[in-house]
Formats: sequence, structure tokens, C-alpha cells
Amino acid sequence: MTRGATRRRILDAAQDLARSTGPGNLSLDAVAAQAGISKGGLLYHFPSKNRLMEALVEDHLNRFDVALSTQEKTGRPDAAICAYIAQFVAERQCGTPPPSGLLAALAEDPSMLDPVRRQERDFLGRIRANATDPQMATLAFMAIQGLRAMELLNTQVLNRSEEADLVDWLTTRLQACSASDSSAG
Amino acid sequence: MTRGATRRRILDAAQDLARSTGPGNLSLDAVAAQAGISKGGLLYHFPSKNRLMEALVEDHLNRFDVALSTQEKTGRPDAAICAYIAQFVAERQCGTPPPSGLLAALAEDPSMLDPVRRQERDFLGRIRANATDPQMATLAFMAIQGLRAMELLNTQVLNRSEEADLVDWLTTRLQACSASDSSAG
DNA sequence: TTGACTTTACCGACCGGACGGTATAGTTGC
DNA sequence: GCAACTATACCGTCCGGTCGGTAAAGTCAA
Repeated sequence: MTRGATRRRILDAAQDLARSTGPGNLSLDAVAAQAGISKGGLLYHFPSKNRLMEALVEDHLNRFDVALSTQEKTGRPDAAICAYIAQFVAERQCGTPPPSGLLAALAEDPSMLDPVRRQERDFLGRIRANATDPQMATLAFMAIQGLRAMELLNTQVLNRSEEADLVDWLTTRLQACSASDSSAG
Repeated sequence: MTRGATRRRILDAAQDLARSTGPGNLSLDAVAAQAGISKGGLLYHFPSKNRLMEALVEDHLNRFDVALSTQEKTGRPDAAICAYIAQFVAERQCGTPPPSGLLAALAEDPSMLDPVRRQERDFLGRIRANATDPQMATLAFMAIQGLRAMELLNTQVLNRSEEADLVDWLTTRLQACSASDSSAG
């Protein structure tokens, strides 16, 4: 088994278990078993549970980054917020599971999500700088964050189609902002 | 100490500890110590940790209910969404801490937030039924949920004043919807 | 190329402590 | 004295982390 492949298996196993057994019940033994290795092997790759949690957070950040960076770089007005929305829609269509590993990290230590906050703050900054209507874009960002958070916390109040409707409506609203601005300017 | 007072102290202690030590590190010993009673006393009031977690969730639901029911019952258009926003603003002004007990419950068992989902689903239903523009109201609800979730998860990207600006802007937007509707109808 | 040595990757037994929960014996207001 | 309430002592389990070991895969001088 190559280094990267085992690491990935461990990360995925931890993520799956965090979702199914609850973020607070994540044990190293269980993760090792789910990943198909021994506890010793697990601790070879991640020398402590804290390190594993950090890796879970970092992994999420990386995925977020690569998924957005391509779409965002068109440089068009509203490219950033549109990329964020598109990414959300894509995740829904693919059935991507929520990043429950983040909850496991949070359960261990509330400060472990600080990197997430930093990254999202940066990203929101780019959204606002790039937006036709910064407040509307911020609202859109928050609403998507709300939808994501609800899935993460298992408190979704909208089903898939209601969610899709809302996102559609939001998208046309944003386009309306953009259009009225470019016609006015 | 009367029954209700001790119960309350325990609930508050659990909430505080969940926030400070991380939702996954909440132990009965620590809660008892923080509440100023012994573990035996704690287990007299809540026969198991699960029951304590359920009570934490229920407590949050009750607070949510009583805070909203008065404002919501004016029956005016958009009363529900406005009540929700007003409640959020009031919490911010009072410096109300986030309901970290919910995270502790979630850490123990993902299904423990099911009652929260039900309640919020009901509430969103009332918001939409009562709204001049249901989609706009839903968007507003989601954005507020996003703000709340970010504070809960310790990933706030907006500071207090940015948050206040956004909520102000959102409120005027909603009023604009309402006004254009009543002038059109 | 071959034998000595190092590195990488992984295993599984074990330990100490923390934690949830029980049992039981006080204590106090009525 | 009785019922509500609280405290103390204890038990068994689970869990994070350590540790000694193993096997395969390089590395490299002679």
C-alpha cells in the first residue's frame, strides 16, 4: 500500500464513522478497523488523535480550495459567489456527504475549526470584492452556508427540490442585480 | 435548593462546558462540579447522560419557542420572519451564548437533533405561509441560520458590525417586498 | 551480486486513566 | 419519619497512546 492511499483510506474512514456513529464517538480503534488496518498502523500515519483531526480539517480545506479555484478565476463580475453556488449545486448532484470530520474535530477542541474560519473569511472577502452587489452576495453566501450547516448538523428543513428551487431563485436574483448594474453603469 | 433551580444550574453548566471544553469532552463529573453539586446529585436529576442531552435539546427548543411565540402572533404579513430576525438581533445585543448543548447532543448521537429539525421545519412553514414573498423569506431564514450556525461552530466570518449591517440591509429588503406587494395588490 | 544495514509501513499486546453508571449512606425540610 | 435530595465509594469498560516487534523494500560498499 502506498503512503497516500492508506492515508486517504484512513481519512475517509474517519469521515464515514463521524457521520454514522456521531462525531463524539470517534475512536482510533474504530477508524483503524474501518480503514482495514491496525491501530498501530493508524498511529504510524497520524501520531495522535489530534493530528488526525487536524488532517481531517486540512483535507476539507483542500477539497474546498481545488473545487473553487478553477471556477472562480474567470474574473467576471460575481464569479466568486457564482462559483460558490455552483459548487454547492454540484455537491448536491453528486450526493457528496457532508464534512462530518469537521464536527469530530470540533468535538475534540472548539479551536480546531479556526483554519476553516480563516479560509472562509478570505473567500467571503473575495466574494464581496468581486460582487456587483456586495450585500446581496453576502446574503447569498450566508444562505448557502445555512443550507450546508443544516446538512452537517442533520437539521435540514428543506428537501432536495425545495432547496433546488431556492437556489434557482437566488441565482436569478443575483443575475438581476448584475444586469441592472451593468445597464445602469 | 428547589428542584427547578438545580436543574437549571445543571443545564447551564453543561452548556458552558460544552462551549469551553468542546462538545465531545463533556463529562458528567465536570458538569456536576461546574454546577456545584456531586455526581450523585446530577444523576438524581438526569438518570443518564443521554437524558441530560435530551434535556439540553428540549431546553433550547423551549427558549426558542417562548421567545418567538409572542412576536409572531401579531398576524401581520411577514410577522414570522420578522420575529425570527428580531429574535436573532435581540440575542446578539444581549450577548446570548450559542446553544453549544446542541453540539454536545449531536456529538453523542446524530439523531438527537431530530426534534430541532421538526421544530424548525414547522417554523419555516409558518414563515412561508405568512410571507409576502415566500422565497425571499426563506432566503432570509437560511441566511440567519447560516449566521447562527457559524457562531455555533466557531467559524464566524462576519464581525458584529458587519453582521448588523447585513441584517439591516436584509430587513429593508423584506420591507421593500412587502411594500411593493401591498401597493400592487 | 551479495550481504550488511537502514527505512518504511504496519501489527497487536498492553497500560493507565477517564468516564458512565450503580449502590448506598447521609442530610434536610415538612 | 418520610420523601426529596445530595454525597461518597466503587465497578467495569472503553479509549488514547506506548512499545516491542516484523516484514518488505531500498541502499550501498566490496
